[in-house]
Amino acid sequence: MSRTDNRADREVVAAMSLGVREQVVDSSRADILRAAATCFMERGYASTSIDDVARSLGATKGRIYHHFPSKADLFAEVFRAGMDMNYQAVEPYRHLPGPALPRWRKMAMVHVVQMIDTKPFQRAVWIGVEMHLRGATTPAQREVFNELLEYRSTYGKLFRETLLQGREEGVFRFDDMSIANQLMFMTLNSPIFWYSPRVGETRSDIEAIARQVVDFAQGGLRGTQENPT
Amino acid sequence: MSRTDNRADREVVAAMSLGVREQVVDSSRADILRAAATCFMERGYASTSIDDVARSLGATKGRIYHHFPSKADLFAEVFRAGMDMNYQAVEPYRHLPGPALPRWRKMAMVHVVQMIDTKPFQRAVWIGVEMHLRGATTPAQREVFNELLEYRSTYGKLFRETLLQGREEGVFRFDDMSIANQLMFMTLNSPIFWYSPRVGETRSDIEAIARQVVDFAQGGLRGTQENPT
DNA sequence: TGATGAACATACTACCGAGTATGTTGTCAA
DNA sequence: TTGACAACATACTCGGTAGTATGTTCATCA
Repeated sequence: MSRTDNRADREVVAAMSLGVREQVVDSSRADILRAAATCFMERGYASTSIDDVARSLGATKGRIYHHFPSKADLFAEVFRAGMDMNYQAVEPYRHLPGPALPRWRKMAMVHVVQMIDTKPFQRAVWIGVEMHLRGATTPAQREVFNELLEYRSTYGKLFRETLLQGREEGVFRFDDMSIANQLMFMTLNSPIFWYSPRVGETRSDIEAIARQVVDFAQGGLRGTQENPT
Repeated sequence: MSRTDNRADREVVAAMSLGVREQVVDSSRADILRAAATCFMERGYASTSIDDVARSLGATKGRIYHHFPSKADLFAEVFRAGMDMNYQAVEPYRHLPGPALPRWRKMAMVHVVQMIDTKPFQRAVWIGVEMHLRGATTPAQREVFNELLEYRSTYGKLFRETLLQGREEGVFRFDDMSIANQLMFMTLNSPIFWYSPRVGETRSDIEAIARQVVDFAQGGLRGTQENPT
């Protein structure tokens, strides 16, 4: 209930003039977060040592512990940063007026592109959710985690509403809303596992990949026309 | 290149009469594998200690190390057991004659039900694939892992052929075969993450869940009818 | 029936990694 | 210019864990 309170807000305005000193500090913090995200992605949470993160920065533990009180807190900040990116990416489109399908497609596209562009952070988010589901982390850190999971849950609701509207409009068909939601996010998130950049890859190449993912999800949400077997 | 050579074959015939002594031994081994799979599922590979596995059996390290030379080998055996289960489940249907769609649906259904029934082992397989992709494990264990990944690749080909046939027959439409394959397996495997048994759940309840997953995958493989946006 | 070995348990070592305590350097403000 | 503090680096502690070395028990077989 403190210390991490308004971190997100500060990051948002980080680019605004805050004096050179603060900018340097936040730049160093951001560097650590990026390095940590990459390490967590490559080795997982438990197998990533603080020394690993420091080494990938050409630094030592001292630098990390100067900015973050513990490994769990560092991880939590990476998690939060990843969620912030997602939220800011889809937020502009959540209130697009009109039918559900085009809005859903826009949100889904932005989401998938975000998975590709910020893969290390999104993998960390995934790891964090997995850890929470199996009840890792101490009771103390549990509190921080619960807030982050709530954050994620809120993000999920952005899609949930559009899913429901889409079902009413007949573009989506599914029995269990919960399962459909799981399957949809599983599909949209999957690039964090199998995507890796190709040499000479352009922006439209990435969008083509994202489009195929979104098409798959859309087809999945519509389900089979008639039910064989 | 020894000691684990014909383990799989032996497990297959484990139920046959091999003398009481051998049955007891393999039973103890199987108990360890089950316990290990559950532990790996609950805490991941790195965070699972041999003592954890032993404790969940009401035993000590001695028992584990008597049957498995190392933690990595124990994990590899869990991996192999999971893949064995999958292969034996879908193998009877891979050569079903006729059009691709019904065969694909049967294979997919069996696969999904298998994910639900043997979730701990399948999570271990997932963890193993993740570990391999980021290059964990020592060069020595790498050899064993490569064989297991080859095994998994072979399993994937069972579906690949049917996917191609389905595309030719017009029931599936996708640009990139590799991506379609990833998305399909991502969907079919996803219950290992979000499924958890409900009280009083019947066999047909599980099949209803599996059907919804297969429907989603089928719709995804067919893609959108016309491509909006 | 005594010896042998499988199937464990117990006790120990060696190392790694999170966290801490304490230096060191550069910068800014008075 | 000097003192204070931020931003690190260095050097340590200490708990946990993989792996090992050594008992112990019980069944089987010669």
